[in-house]
Amino acid sequence: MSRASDQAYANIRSLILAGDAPPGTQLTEAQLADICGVSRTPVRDALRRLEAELYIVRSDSQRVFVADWSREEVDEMFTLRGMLESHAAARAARRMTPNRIAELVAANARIEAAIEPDVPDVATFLECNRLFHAIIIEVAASPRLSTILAALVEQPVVRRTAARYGRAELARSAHEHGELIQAFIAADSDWAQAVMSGHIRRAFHAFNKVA
Amino acid sequence: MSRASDQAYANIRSLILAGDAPPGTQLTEAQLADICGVSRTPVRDALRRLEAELYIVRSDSQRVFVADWSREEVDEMFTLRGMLESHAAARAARRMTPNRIAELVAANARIEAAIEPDVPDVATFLECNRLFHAIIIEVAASPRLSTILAALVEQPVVRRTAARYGRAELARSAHEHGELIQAFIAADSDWAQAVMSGHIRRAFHAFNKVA
DNA sequence: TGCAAGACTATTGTATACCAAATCCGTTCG
DNA sequence: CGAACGGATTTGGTATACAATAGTCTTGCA
Repeated sequence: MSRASDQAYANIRSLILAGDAPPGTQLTEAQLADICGVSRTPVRDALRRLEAELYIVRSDSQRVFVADWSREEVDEMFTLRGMLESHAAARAARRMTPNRIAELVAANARIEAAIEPDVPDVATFLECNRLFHAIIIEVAASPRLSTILAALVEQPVVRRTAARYGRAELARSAHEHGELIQAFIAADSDWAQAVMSGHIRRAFHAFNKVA
Repeated sequence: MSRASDQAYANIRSLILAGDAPPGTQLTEAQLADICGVSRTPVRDALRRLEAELYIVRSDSQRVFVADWSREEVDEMFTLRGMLESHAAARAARRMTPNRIAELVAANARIEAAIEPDVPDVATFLECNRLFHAIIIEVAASPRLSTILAALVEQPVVRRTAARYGRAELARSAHEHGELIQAFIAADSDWAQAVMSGHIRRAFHAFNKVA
């Protein structure tokens, strides 16, 4: 994707996530083009992507509205992510290399460093957590899985989840990453799958915790 | 999607599936617009869809090439479809209504009628089979699951699979549908999930059979 | 002759303007 | 009060032009 299209995508997405465009709001291409300072062409590209990721829905007459993520839908998101990402972990366990394991170790070391202080460095946690999971998906070497998971792992959801983790839960998350690494070293796909499954499911409950 | 865009999508897809554009071929928007008799705009829409469904890949400079589906990728496709569609069956089992069950029964009756003659009516089989699975996914009531599965259930793959079914296998497929219906009547999600899982996996082996 | 720099070409991304078709909404009339 | 009509909105599509960039080819130099 290119500049204007990316910019439109990011702008519109943040409009939705910031709540400036609450669920049900109608979005028109012209209006969005105006807001983003680009023409309708890249806006249309951006809307297609947002539609695929279910940020927006289209009426039967193709008009665009901000989607409403119900609690049940978020649940389903985590369920699907758990199924697919634990499958990715199993595949990755069969394809893991020492170099990649070293990268995972490095990423998790940075995570542990980030949660060490009294005030955890959430930005670093998020960045390294994203990297950790991205490496696993990459090693899984399944283009389709990558495509699907990309549309399923919404960073804002991850952020909100991490924001609800206390220090103990952040540490436990890092510990689970450590166990995943052990499973990869052992090349034990069942183990990797099980750990990842629990890892995602626990994130769901953290997300659901009343803030 | 609309007329010109759909037409472009169908045209390009058939180009690829018919082998007129073998894997690795570069496709350009202008050329495709010419072939399809539409302008670049709907072609671009179509290319985005085809990219999401992995029919095409983009180089680092965004140029478009026909993708190559390796045997392993088809395997992974069936695996993912098995996971997700059996999950859909489980959800559907918890949400099934008598009306929807009646629709499933009707669809499967047409399937059984289609495979009865000496020369099975494959077109009807495919249409009713598609409908049967579509009803289940619809009853599962998960927009995300629907979106993902839509990109995963490639009709050409289904067609090729059915083409390799002999009469006995077609009958067995219909029988499995019957068992799914039983599971839905019993509202037994585990049963539905298990049957669907085997149903998809067996399709994979039929697909893989040397023709 | 081999190679590299630069010119040229091809292709995509974007903007803009415009039209057609479908749809929505407000108004008016029965 | 409700329904039908008509204008306003909105999207889908076409056409064209231009910028940016990547790929290709040519040519000149060592």
